Amino acid sequence: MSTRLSGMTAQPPPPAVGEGSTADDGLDVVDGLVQLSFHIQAVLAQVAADHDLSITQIRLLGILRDRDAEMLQLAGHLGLDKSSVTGLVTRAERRDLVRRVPSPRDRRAVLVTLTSQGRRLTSDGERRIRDRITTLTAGLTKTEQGTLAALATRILRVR
Amino acid sequence: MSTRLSGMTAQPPPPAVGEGSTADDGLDVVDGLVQLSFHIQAVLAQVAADHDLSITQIRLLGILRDRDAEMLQLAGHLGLDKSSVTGLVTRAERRDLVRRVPSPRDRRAVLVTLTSQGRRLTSDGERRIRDRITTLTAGLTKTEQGTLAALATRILRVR
DNA sequence: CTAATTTGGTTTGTGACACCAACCATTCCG
DNA sequence: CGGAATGGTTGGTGTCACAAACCAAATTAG
Repeated sequence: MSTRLSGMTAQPPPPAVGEGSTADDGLDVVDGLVQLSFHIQAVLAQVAADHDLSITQIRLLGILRDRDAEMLQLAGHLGLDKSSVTGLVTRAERRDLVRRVPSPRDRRAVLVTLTSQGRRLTSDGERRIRDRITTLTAGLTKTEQGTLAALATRILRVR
Repeated sequence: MSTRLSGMTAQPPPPAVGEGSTADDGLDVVDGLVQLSFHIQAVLAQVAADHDLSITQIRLLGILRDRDAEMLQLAGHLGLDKSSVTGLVTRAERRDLVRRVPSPRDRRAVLVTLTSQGRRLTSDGERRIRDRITTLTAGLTKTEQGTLAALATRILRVR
């Protein structure tokens, strides 16, 4: 989890693994992926913090961009306990970013929907993240960016 | 950001950004990197949880593999407030994974050093992470893995 | 040499966030 | 219709992040 991470602006955190054994030349693929992952997380945390949000809250709002969702769906997508989602949604609701509405499907259930303020913040957040990561990859050629995207897609499909 | 994340075993969490707008073909490079980052984080969280640790604790121990460190050095490497590092080290000390020893350089300072138990756990953790990520990239050829490592290195250098 | 300032680390307070167990209202099943 | 399962909340607990304040030690300025 992540809570709001100030003070992580200029230097992304080094990864837990490989820190002491990182070659000062290129990294092997495992170290490279781990360090890259933390770097991307630091970008996400920075953008989240700029909006007074955590990474998990940004993810919650991102899920709700295209569709309303019930609590258990959110729990599944986020990989969290349902009680954690109760807390997340309550805090987002308090910020007027989401609203709980009764589900027509089941009187026990609620649908979580973005408010217009939540929609604006989510759009802005996604744009900033996209900008930051585009800047990160600007040193690569378009072909290299395409290769990276293709390799990432291949890895993600093996799951 | 991270506490101990049980219940995130089979399915890594989808990323906050791009979830609703992911093409069902390949991803663009931004979405690919974000989703890959969360996937790697989920692997790290899983291995950490298997050792009853958080990702941050795994990173702490990883930093200490090659050298002892003072609290402020750890704070710098981890990108955390010094009081957060006090808590992390206290909890790790309670587990007998690390020890605080007086610094010869400055009577105010302490050096944090791995215990033998901490060293064993850190070795095991790193091996498991390496195995899991190697499995993740097994669908790529050696050439593709090298390309991915090179691209990751290039991105990380631009910072 | 002394006083003032800075620093290393801890403590306290606060809020977020994660999980587990228990609960209640509702739905489903036999 | 009764029992079991489910959706979401609540309470409890522990981790984790930061800010502010504190104390002892080191450094700096005069």
